[in-house]
Amino acid sequence: MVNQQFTFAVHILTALAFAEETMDSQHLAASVNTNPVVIRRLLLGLRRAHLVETYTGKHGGTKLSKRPAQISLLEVYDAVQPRPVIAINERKALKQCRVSCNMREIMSGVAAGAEDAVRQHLRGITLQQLLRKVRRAA
Amino acid sequence: MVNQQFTFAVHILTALAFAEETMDSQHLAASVNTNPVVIRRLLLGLRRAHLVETYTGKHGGTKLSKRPAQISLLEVYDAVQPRPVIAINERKALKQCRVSCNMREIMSGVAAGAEDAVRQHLRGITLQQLLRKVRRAA
DNA sequence: CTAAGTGTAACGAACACAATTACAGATTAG
DNA sequence: CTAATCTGTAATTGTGTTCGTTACACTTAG
Repeated sequence: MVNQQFTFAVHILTALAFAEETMDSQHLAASVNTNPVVIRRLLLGLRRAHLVETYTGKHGGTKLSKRPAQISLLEVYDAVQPRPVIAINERKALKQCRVSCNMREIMSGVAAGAEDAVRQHLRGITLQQLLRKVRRAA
Repeated sequence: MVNQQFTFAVHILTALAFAEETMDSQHLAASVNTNPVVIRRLLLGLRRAHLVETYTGKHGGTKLSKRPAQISLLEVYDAVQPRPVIAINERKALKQCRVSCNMREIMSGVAAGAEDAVRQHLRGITLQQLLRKVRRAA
């Protein structure tokens, strides 16, 4: 199974931006087509990152805590803490092999660069831009 | 468990570049610290991508089919066909929700951009560069 | 008080990945 | 020719990840 948390999180935030009012996890779950608990688990991370505010009790729910133009997808990415883009081999090296002994550090550099490339890309996209696409669409 | 095929593949190719002669899956497996069959499965993809040549029979094994300077990590990445960097939500949308109906296309764009960013990064790294790092190291 | 929310733990099912076993086929040495 | 040593590949298993689901305590509005 592929990790869809980032996609789910972006969907949630876009829905909140579009609604312009608080939504409960039931409705958010319907939009994403998943379970309310899955939504609430994601909201935990988004709340920690100060992207949303949640309210308990009757008429509770969630709303954005910043304007869509102030939220970049990089913040969302960091909030959900996805697995690294490139996984490095963590097992121990074969001592008598020079390649084996150096691969971990070498691949760490490659992986860090890849991670950075993704982050730079996401940094340039705001929730506002996605919202506009929804509004422009049919 | 994280998909390490790309890392394994880079390791294999670096080892072959370093050895400058054919190696069998037994030795490659020892360097990566895994099973020979895992190596042979990966070699299948690398062979399809014309990065290595394999020989069956006694004294068989694998060697690079290009010079290290001619092999970029992007070719390796494509050869192993890893999962996409960002997984999009494939389940069907909620018809009465405009956000839900447009998220798939919107996220496809975001995911494609992220994928492209990673590919650009990998395109700039050659096996020769990694090989030099191994040689420079202690 | 009651209804309608969230927060969170616990468990299960489906899936992905790697490890492993097994064996057929290819090639070389003798 | 035969034995030894490789690869190619299918099948199975073990383990971890992810998501879905149920359950229930807690919170708040009315």
